[in-house]
Formats: sequence, C-alpha cells, structure tokens
Amino acid sequence: MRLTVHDIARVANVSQATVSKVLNNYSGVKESTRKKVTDAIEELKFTPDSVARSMVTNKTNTLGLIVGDISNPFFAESAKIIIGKAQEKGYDVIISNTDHDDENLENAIQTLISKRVDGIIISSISRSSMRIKKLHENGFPIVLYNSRVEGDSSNSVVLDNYRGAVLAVDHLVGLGHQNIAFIAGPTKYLTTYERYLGYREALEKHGLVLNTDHVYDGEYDYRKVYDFSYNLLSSPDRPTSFFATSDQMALAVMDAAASRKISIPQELSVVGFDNMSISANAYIGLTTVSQQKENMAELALKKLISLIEKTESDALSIQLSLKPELIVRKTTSAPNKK
Amino acid sequence: MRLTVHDIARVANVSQATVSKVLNNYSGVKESTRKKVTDAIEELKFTPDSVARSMVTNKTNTLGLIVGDISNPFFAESAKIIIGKAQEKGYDVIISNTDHDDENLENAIQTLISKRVDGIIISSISRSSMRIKKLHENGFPIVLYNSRVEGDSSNSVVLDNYRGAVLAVDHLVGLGHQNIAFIAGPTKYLTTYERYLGYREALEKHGLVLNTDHVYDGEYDYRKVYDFSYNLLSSPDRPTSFFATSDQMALAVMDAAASRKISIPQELSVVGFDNMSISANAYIGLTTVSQQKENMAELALKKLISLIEKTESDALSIQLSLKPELIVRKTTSAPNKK
DNA sequence: AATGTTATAGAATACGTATTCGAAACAATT
DNA sequence: AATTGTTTCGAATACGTATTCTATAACATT
Repeated sequence: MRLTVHDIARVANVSQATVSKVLNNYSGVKESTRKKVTDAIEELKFTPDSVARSMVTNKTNTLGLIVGDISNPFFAESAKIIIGKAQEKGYDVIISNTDHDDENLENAIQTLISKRVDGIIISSISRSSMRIKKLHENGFPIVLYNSRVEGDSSNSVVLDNYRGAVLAVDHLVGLGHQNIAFIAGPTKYLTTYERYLGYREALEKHGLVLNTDHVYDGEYDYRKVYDFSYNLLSSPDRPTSFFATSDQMALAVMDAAASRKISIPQELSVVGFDNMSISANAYIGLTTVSQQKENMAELALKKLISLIEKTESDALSIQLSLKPELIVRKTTSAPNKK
Repeated sequence: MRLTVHDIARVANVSQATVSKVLNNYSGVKESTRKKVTDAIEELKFTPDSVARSMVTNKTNTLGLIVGDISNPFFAESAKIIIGKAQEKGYDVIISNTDHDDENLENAIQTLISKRVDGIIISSISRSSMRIKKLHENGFPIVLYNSRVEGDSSNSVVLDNYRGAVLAVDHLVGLGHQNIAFIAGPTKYLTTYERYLGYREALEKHGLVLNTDHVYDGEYDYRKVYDFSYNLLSSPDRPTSFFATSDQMALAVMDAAASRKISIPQELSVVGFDNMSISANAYIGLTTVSQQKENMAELALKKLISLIEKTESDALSIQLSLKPELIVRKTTSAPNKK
C-alpha cells in the first residue's frame, strides 16, 4: 500500500496540488505551509511515484544503454562510467545486452522506447542499420558509442579507428615484423571495418602483401578466435605477430600461443585494441591501442544529456573522433632472426 | 507526438476500451473487430506506452540490479546472465553501481523503489544492513546475490564461502605452504567475513598461526592491494603464497610479484576466488575457487521472478548455499625448499 | 472604510492505459 | 412473437502526479 500525495495532503491539511508544488519547489507557497508539508513528508517517509510523475511530465529520467556484450571488460568499464555520470545527473540506466545480434538490438530499441526512456546510447550497431536513421530523423535523443552507421549523421563518439590500426601495424613493422596476422572481428561494424582498412592500407604502405588466410573476420567469440589462432600458429607459414581488434581477442591469441608453448614476445608479438584495465596488469602487459574509454564514455553521456535537456542547439549533430594512442608494453618485440 | 490507443480506436472505428482488450488478448471480442484493430495497429505501427500501462497495472516489468562494481568481471559476467534471463521472462534491468559505498546503495534502493521496479537483486551489501530487513518484512521482492545479512532471512543465493576458503587453504597447505598471506577484502560483507573465518580456522586446523600482518582487510582497491602485496613481498618474512578473496585482487598480487621479479608459481603461489572467465585464460591460468556464477545468477533471478509472480508459496524464504569448487591451474605449486 | 493589488491555495484537468459494469445486439428457445 | 440467454462493445472510472486557472485571503494604499 503506497503512500500518495493525497495522504500527505490530508496529514498536512492542505490540498494535493499544494503538496505537489512543494515537491517541485514552486515559488508561490508560503513558508509556513511549506513546512507543514515537508514535515508530513518527513513523518510518513513519503517518496513520490516516479511512474505517475513520468506519466505527466513525459520524462522518465531513465536512459537506455545497449551493448553487444556486457561481460567484455571494455563494455563493462564503459558502462560503469556511463552509469556513474548518469547518476550524477539524476538518471538511471537500463542495460540491454544484444549478444551482438541485430534482431536483439532491434527489440531492445523497441522496448526501451516503449518504456519511454529519455535517450539511448548504442554501442554495438551494424554499419548498415536503417533503424537508427529513422530514430535520428524523428529527433529521438540517441548517441552512438564506439560505433557509427554509414550514411547517417547521428551523434557519435568513436575513436579514430583507422589511425589506431595504422599505429599498431606501424609499431609491428617498425620492430621488424613482416608477417602480421589480423583478428578483425565482425566487419559489419563500422569500427572494425575501419580498423580493417587501416590494417590493409598500412600493410600496403610498407610494401607488405595482405594474406587473407591470416585474417579472421568472424564473430567476437573467444573459442573461435582461439581455434583460428591455434591453427595458424601450427601452420608452416606461421605469422610472427598478431594484431587483434580487441584486447579480449588478443588474450585468446595469447591463450592459443601458450597452449602451443610459443612464448610471448620472444616468438610471437601481440597487439590488442581497447586497453581494458586488466591489460595494464604487469603480469599480462598487453601492448594495445587505447580506446580512451573514460573520455569517450563521458563525452557520449554528456552529449546525450544535452540532447535530452536541450541545453545546446541540437541543430547540428556531432561526430566525434578521438585520437588513438599506442601503449607499448611487454607483448611486442623484434621477431626472432632465422 | 506519440500514438495512443485512441488513435487506433478512431482508425479502427471502435472504442478505446476495445483496443485495450485486443492488446491484452481478452476473450470477449469478435474476430472481425479484433482484426480491424490489429490492422490499425499494424498500419500505424503502434506500441503501447509502458509508463501508462505501469500506472494502472502496478507493474513495470523492470528489475533493479545493484552491484558494487560493474567493471569487476565477476559482477559483469553475473549481470550478463541475469540480464539475459530477465529478458527471456520479459523484464528489463536497471543497473546501479554503488562503488561499494553504503550510502550509494541506500540511494539506489530508494530510487529503484520510487521507480516501482518489480523486484531487486542486491549483490554487495554490508552484513549489518538494517534496510534490507525492513524491505523484506514489507514483502518487497528482493534477492541477495553473493551476499547475506546477519540476522536476516531474506532470500539469498551465495556460495558456501567458508568451505571455499578452507578448500583454498587446504590446497596450499597440501602443497607444503606454511606462510600464507590473505587478501580478505572488506569484512563488512558477510561473504568476505566468512571467507576470513574459513581461512583462519583452516590455518588452525593445520596447526599454523595467524599473522595479522599478512592479512589485508581493506577495500577492494587494485592499487591498495598492489601496494600491500608489494610491501609484503619485500619483507624478510615474505610469504610463499597468497590467497585472495577475489580474482581481481589475485591479479593485483600477481602484478606486484611481477614488478618484484618474483616468478609464479616457482617463487610464489597465488589462489583467487570467483573464477572469472579471464582466469581460465591459459596465459594467466589462475588457480581459484569457483563461484559458479552461472548457477548462482540463474537461481537468483528465478527466485526473484517467482517472488514477483507469486508462482510459488513465498511463505518461507530460501537461503541457498552452493558448493564451491577449487580449480587448480598454474599459479600454485610446492614452495621452494630453502 | 473602501478599494485595489498581490500572495497563496485549491478545484479541475490531463497524461495513456486497464478494467468493471451495464447496455445493446444477437441467437436460441418456447 | 415473446422470452430468455449469450456475446460483444463502450462509457465510466481509476492509477498518482503536475499544472493551469480561478477564487479567495491577505495585505497595502488612499
């Protein structure tokens, strides 16, 4: 049995409207009656019903966050920042996990909207999604995080993925590597696709030829990447280095290498992408391209809030590209001379 | 400008009530009119407003999940399971991150309840919390995950933490270790407290004395645990092994060992707790006590749903304790003989 | 004291849906 | 044709709050 404003009104001996006014800090209410009301609220420990409130204000103070896989530390760490900043601004966040499935994403958007969330941050969306364009045209507050859709001008915050991949390849080539395998991940994502382009063109720049047998462009599945790497490491044309498009997948590569008793970095160099916090662990020490998730997450959230609260001219949407940074640790070195 | 049932009613040439009835699959509506309505819904792409719906049904189909730190893989992986299962049952979940702060937790509960979530799973709560008792007495659907409150009989799903700690110590002693440091974590949590008891009594059982200088009972802070370990590893009475109450903290220990150029497991054995998925990585290979998060998370969610939907006699609440399992990998071995 | 002015409180309404209950339409039975 | 029984539909209402607009009380001014 919930308490309502009417209960407070009765106890404070005022009308329901007045209670509502003190709840919302209206100016036109005498100090003495305000006190009567706050006392009653205090005494009965009343908290207003957000649902009813949303009903009339048309605001839920709830955001949606759609991620491909919340158990991936990159997403989890991003989510933590987003949740924290959202909380500061008075918003809660509903997290939807899509398992990188487009239909799940579609449904997630649907239910979030029917729940009237005030805005959505989407972090894993195919570069060809039609849905986003429509939402964007409708003026629904939406920000893409670490992803972007081709031909769409929705607000987005991403890393300069192309540059990031180039940095990684430059680093490996600089160390003397000529045979660089690539764990691309699903190229349906624009981010991974851009990294792929970066990889390809960086190879070209250095006069190296692309060997598609050395490129994995399947799902972000630990086991599959492990198997791919294991097999490749058993082949006669074994690469001297791997560049993986996510730290998690880099770990899968390292896992496979460990199983094959191939030591890192002496016999194999590995570069990741994300710089998830565990990668900094001295015991792991993964060389990686930093996503700057703190900045990205904060920027994405701020942008979303400003769209919702219309604190800035939302006429033009912004596509932010942050500068990547290569963090060299201990999984890369010059290859063995033969 | 949202569509409402009234718009559908107008187009289908029926009353609003009828539209509502077909939306909720009422029996008493003729097939022909049902079709008129569904056609209109189809045509206008109408989706009912969940907020208004919640207003009258008193259900939000939303759950709250309160965690201490979503970036901790144990929580993130648990959250993934909970979110997935919830989605299957038609629920979304709002995640609150407390940073292990009691006041934040208090606020999180407050706002979740004012948002009328149908139930809450709490995963990090002090063993002395008064708040939970009240909620439980009020009959609010709540399940404690990986935590429990002293003197409270709320529904809970935990590991047998005491046994888990004993398993770890037994393993280390069995290998020949006599000097076992302990990273306890905050003992305000019943789970960590129980692990502490397990550690203490297992030592006693083996005739070893407890050295409080070798016990860390501060926050779950990577840096602090790193420093503690680093210092301890520099002391003359350096332990031959560490038992950490979380895999993340075990990694901090390993990190410190790596910095001190102490090799694992030759010079130092480390046992964790949680079995987060990355611990299985061959490159890391952390020996640990498995939390069985898949089971725990699924059980917790099922219990919560059944509380909400009253599918079972909720008269008696259940305190589930799962059996822990020690997973031996490559961070433990016999200590060096002097 | 009468008038005008302002500060304050409350009545009424809206938000979008679910649900009850009575009315109407129809079918079946005599 | 009259009666009864059965479907089917819609009017009315409730959910808990915010907000507008009007009425009144309080006060100031002359």
